[in-house]
Amino acid sequence: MKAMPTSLITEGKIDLLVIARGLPRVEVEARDEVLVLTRKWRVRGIERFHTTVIKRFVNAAKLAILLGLQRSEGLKDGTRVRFTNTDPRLHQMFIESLKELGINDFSVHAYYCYCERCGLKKLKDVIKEFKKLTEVEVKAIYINKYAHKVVFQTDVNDRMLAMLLIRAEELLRELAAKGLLPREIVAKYVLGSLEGDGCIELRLKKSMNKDSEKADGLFLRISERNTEAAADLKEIFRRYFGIQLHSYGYDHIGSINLQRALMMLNDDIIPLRHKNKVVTRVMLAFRRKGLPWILVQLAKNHRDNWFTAREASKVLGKRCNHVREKLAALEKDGFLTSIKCKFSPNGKGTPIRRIYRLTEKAMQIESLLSSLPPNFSFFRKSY
DNA sequence: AGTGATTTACGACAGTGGTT
DNA sequence: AACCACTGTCGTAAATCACT
Repeated sequence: MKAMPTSLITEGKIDLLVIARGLPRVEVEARDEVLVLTRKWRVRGIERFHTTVIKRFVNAAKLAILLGLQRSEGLKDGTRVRFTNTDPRLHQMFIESLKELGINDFSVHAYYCYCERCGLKKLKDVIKEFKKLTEVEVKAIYINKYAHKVVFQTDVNDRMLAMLLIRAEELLRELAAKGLLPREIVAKYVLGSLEGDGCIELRLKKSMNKDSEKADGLFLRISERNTEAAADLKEIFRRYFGIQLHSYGYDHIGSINLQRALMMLNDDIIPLRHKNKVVTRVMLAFRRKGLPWILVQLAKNHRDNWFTAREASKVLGKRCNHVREKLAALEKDGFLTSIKCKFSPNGKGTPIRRIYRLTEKAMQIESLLSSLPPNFSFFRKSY
């Protein structure tokens, strides 16, 4: 299914005028490159105002990430822009996306337990990392006895920007839920929201023999208490990624099968901190000669050439009739295409045979797999 | 998948300073 | 001293962990 073009996105850019125009009590002056937002209010009959200048045409993918982060970790009261998280890399994403809008004034605070067990080195190191990644100074550090990880808050003290982001997020989410946005943009939004409050759990079947541990499911969990947002997110996952989320209170959980996991890796929507779990899942399947292994074998031996079931059977080391079933399943899932053709070099057997070829999708997944580090021990759980 | 425990991140609140 | 916008600080609801 092809993504429908929308007036919101043109050549990968979003015109923020569309969003800014809808803001209550904000005057918008549209120029070629920038938008000048002015909000006026009265203090004892005297008019006062504040002005914010933002870029007008912004990269849709970067905005989508920003809005996903805003959805998950952003303050949503419309008084200012605030992002709270322990991971400096997320702040880096957040800050870089805001810079894309022409915002450069950030105010960052941190919280730390200062307990003896944690010591001061951890604080120093993380602050250093934060500065290195974001190029923003940390203004102050407060004591929070529970903050054994350093918690960072990035603020942009701008009401109008806060309102703009909230409005933009609603709009993007609603359009995505209706399937009106291109897949790659939605993927960025989803990445942003998963980075924040998505959680991926990998369950393994316990076994005596460590080498034969089996995957017992991969689950996606999003926590979202806003009913509308939760409904939209569920719809987005169903529509774009084929994942059915079930709600338990504010938690929305769905299982990710191997194929979906591969597609999600391919779409690059797995949050950084959960990527290794998904890769572990894929590697387990690889070791057990599941789909990833089969794709790699077929690609290694036939690349984008046509092959027969008999040839595949040699490569995969399985009986021909079993392979035929497997190939049919792969074709059904869009990893293979097949055609029937006349084919009787030596006059033996049926002259009409089915030949197969890996699809674009399969080749994409295969190159993804080969880009993963070959050293499997890297993917061992680290605890 | 369900549940209870832990702790983090969200949102509420308090403080500040400018203006009338 | 009342009002307002803006920003710093903190308590706890909710996000995540851990176990079955």
